[in-house]
Amino acid sequence: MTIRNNRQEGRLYKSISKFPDTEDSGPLFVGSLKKGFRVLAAFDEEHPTLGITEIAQRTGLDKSAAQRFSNTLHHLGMLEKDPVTRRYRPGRRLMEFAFIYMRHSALGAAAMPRLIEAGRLHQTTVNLAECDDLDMIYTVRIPNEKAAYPATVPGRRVPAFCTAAGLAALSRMSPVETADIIARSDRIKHLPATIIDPAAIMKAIARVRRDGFAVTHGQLMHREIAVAAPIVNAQGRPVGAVSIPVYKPKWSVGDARTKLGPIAVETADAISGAILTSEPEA
Amino acid sequence: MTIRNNRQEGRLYKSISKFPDTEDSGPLFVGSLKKGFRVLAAFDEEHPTLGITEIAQRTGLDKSAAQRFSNTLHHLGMLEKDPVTRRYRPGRRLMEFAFIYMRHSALGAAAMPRLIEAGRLHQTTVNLAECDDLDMIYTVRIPNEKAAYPATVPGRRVPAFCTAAGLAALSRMSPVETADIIARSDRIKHLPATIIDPAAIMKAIARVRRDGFAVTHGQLMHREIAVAAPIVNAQGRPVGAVSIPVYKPKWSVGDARTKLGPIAVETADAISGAILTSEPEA
DNA sequence: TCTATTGTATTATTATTTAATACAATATAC
DNA sequence: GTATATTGTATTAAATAATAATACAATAGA
Repeated sequence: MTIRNNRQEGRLYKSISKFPDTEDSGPLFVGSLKKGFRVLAAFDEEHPTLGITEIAQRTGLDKSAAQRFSNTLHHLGMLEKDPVTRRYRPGRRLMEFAFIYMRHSALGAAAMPRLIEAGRLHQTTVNLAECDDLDMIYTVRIPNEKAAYPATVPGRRVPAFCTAAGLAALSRMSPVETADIIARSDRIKHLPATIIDPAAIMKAIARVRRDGFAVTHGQLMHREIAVAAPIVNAQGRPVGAVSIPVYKPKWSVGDARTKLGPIAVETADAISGAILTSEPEA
Repeated sequence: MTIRNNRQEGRLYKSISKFPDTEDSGPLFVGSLKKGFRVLAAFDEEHPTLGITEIAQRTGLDKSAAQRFSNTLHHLGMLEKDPVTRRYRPGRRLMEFAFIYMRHSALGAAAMPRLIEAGRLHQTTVNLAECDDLDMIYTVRIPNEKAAYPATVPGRRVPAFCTAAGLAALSRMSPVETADIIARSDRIKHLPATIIDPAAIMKAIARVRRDGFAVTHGQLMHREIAVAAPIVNAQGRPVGAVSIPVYKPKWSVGDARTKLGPIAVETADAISGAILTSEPEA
């Protein structure tokens, strides 16, 4: 009876990388900050609410630390606390961080009106995904038809190697860089259709390079067909992608390719052109 | 030539409250966490990028602390650092926090399809705003026409007392609670049309209570007319509002009232009904 | 070229975080 | 309905980790 109706996405994908050991040491690294973020990251797909003990378990902190960080985040408004169950859940204030990022995003500002227009004309959902090393992060989503709720929420992080947006971006990198990203990716077979063989991925990317856009289906979500085209900066480096997701059986892969491919390319190219004139960001 | 074209919003409104002194003390409060957030909050409307020295000034931290926290946030991916200018700017990873919050939001899940539908039918932008004490936070935005870029970005925090969404929510609280929120609000006259007199605000709210929806114009943004209707939980308490913004001269206040009022109410009521069946969240 | 400003690195000192433990309150089992 | 286990809360001494001062380097401006 809850809203957790998004199991169709297949094997769950952790929303936040676990803040890997990025120079945890050094006199100029504040460990407490990282621990605080770890607590927030503990609230993932399967854990909408957590108690102190669970937070301790999931973060690796001991009970005392879990207690102090949860309490602090609660006082700061980042976690809400159910007064009766004493369990924590993510707080509204977390939304403000997204605003801090997006407010001055040259890419977001360039993309927004073009995504809106594309979505309005063709009555499809249109997304902006930004490159972040091995992943793509959806930063703008313009939903125009009903979809699984989580697919409509911005901030989602997905692996580049098995998404249309990611393949689109990878197609504009040098072969060595592409191969490097694929090699370093944690290539989990999220669904039966997920391609995890490096050679097969490289082959798929070769086609993306020819076509100008990427098409995937059923790699990360059941029944989903995604079409995406790369956005590049002034130096020709990919910074993101325009992604258009549609669903079977309403759409076929062939229809998506012929009808949505050109739209994705046109929109992405317009955005690429627009960010040339704004200040460099990525 | 940058994206900072949102000056039409009038006097700028700080996106993040400065993390007021909420029990800074106590053995179970981790001060470092708060300081880290303060650094992030330093990146506001007027400060898309900051150097160490400026961060120190704006946060009240000394240079050493500013250095350590900025460095830490950089390593965690929350801040990006220009290798040539050495200045910091908000990082993509901040988007993930929004996802952590929205992913399991019962309100978001209930609102999303209805907002999409309303926007699609009437070709207007439709927003979900959630109550947060004195403020409203836009958590879902379904843009359907071009608007000032920042107005299309989720996560924005606006004062309740001078926004349609806020007045809609206030209209469903008890008079004492409404008065209390107005009294505690920092009633800045953002624009000439902003109503800051408590009695006048109460009067406006009385009308909202009669009409079932709120209409404001030019209170926070020039030329903006906003229509909003309250969303209430099972206990009848307001938890948010559906807000539809349109702009003069394309729209008149009268047209907005007669055409958009019923849509806002219908959508908000549908959402209120939907969250009755899901687990309590607010 | 000189000077001022800003970013970086290093250190002893100190305070804050820590981890252990005891207590209280809530669930669960019997 | 009582007993038991589990989970959340509060309090401490001990020690780590954050601090603030300072010196150095690098950039920007005069």
